[in-house]
Amino acid sequence: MSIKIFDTLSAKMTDFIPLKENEVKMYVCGVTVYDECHLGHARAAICFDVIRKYLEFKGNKVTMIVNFTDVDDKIINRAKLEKVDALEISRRYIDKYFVDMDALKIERATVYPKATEHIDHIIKFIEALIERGFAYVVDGEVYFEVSKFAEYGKLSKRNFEDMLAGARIAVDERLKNPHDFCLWKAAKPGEISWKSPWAEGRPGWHIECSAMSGHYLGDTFDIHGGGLDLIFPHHENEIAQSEAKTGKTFAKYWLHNGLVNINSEKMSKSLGNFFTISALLEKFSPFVIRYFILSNHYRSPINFTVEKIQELEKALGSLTRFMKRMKQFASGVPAAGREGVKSEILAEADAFEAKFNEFMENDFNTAGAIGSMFQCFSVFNQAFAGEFPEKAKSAAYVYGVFMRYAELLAIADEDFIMAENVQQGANVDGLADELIKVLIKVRSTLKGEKNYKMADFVRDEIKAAGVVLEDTKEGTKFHIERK
RNA sequence: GGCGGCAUAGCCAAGUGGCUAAGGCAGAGGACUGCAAAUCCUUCAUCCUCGGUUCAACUCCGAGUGCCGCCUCCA
Repeated sequence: MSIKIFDTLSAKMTDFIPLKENEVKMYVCGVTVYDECHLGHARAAICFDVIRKYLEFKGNKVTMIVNFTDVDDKIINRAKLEKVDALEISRRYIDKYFVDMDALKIERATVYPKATEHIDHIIKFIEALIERGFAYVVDGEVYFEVSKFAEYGKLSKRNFEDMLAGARIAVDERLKNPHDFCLWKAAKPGEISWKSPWAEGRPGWHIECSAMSGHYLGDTFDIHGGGLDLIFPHHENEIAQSEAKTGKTFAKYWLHNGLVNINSEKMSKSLGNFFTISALLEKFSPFVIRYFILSNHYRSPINFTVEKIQELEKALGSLTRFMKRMKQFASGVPAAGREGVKSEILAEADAFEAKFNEFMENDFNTAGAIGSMFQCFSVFNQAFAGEFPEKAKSAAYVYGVFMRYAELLAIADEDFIMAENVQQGANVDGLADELIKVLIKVRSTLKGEKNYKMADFVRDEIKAAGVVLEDTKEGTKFHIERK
């Protein structure tokens, strides 16, 4: 079965056919490293991480390039503010980027190129554009002449002639067209800069992605991705630059993930309503964060609220508990092949896999795919209710199948599944732990004496303090309730 | 003003021209329990409005209403 994807450029659902069979080259816009990454960056990273993993799962060799824009106005401003070197700022946030993304179980891209390490390529690229008549020099700066590229606006579906009035664009009198954009920017005194055939300066935003994608993936590659907000102007300009230079199609498919809202408001720094990844990781498991992101279709807007993610935390818990149960039923039987697995269970597992893949093949519908996991585990819960000869092998098989997909989406791993208390975010220090155990002992004694009134009193009182008791076959357990 | 998107149960969220409209949370009932909790089982919608196309639409088209995004830096 082939994969269908929604391509922003054609605005249609299309069959995904890579340029070279079983090989996929993709470029995803990373971040401008002037600050910590937030939930929006996490969403883009998670979405494309899953897309990449699924393409690999389907037997493709994937080359994935994720760039760092490590020189630009915001970085320079931040450097001025802190009175440090611009590259120190970008280095700091690149390091932080990897800390955050590793924590979120993002598989590393093939290469993470940096703009500052490709200045030569960028300059050559700009020279080629000037030679071909697509760019012009003004006061040592270079601009791309939008009107020379006939297809300008094809990605964002804009008609720039009608928009020429451009009420909200501050018109720079030096430009031939208000929409012309900067390829090379002259440095002000003291700013980080590189030598060039024009003024000393730095690349404009957009050009680094054209130069680096071409360098690593060639003139034409399969997938170009990024957030919806990059369609205009960033990706529009990338197309203009690259196609003007090469005369070839830039990227075959354009994929864009939807944005994140917080409490139904756009997440933005000016509103102050953004969550950094590290702040979220303090309260939630990375698996829960991924589950939250993946439980919406990647192109839809997604609204973040604490209540919602807590709800999903519970839901994910029931999935992991199911998997834990399977693991326990398997009781050490290695997940061998299909042999010795009860036929009805095998059929059910096959049906699940087919459904899961059907969703994923349809524009990476992770929400539907996850839904199929839940639908299916309920069926398995019933199938495994009684005892039957093939139980252990069957459970091992089912566990293996679920684990394959849980790992594909990275919404759980074995440690997470087998953990005692799936609920996290509240650690109990040694003394509190001991005291709770004393209270449990007291209550057990009371229960032994059938003094249920006092036993319940103990339970209710410590529950009020946030400690919830559960009587199980293995004795009384407790967990801490999140406040 | 220009362009684009969305509107499915109390909430969140998939989906399809015609089979029972996934799944989660909450709610209800049941099993289990000394009682709980946890767990398991069962149950809970006709798809914003009005037209049109069609043998058949929630799904396609048009209009309307309501949200939202982009058009300036942004994943």
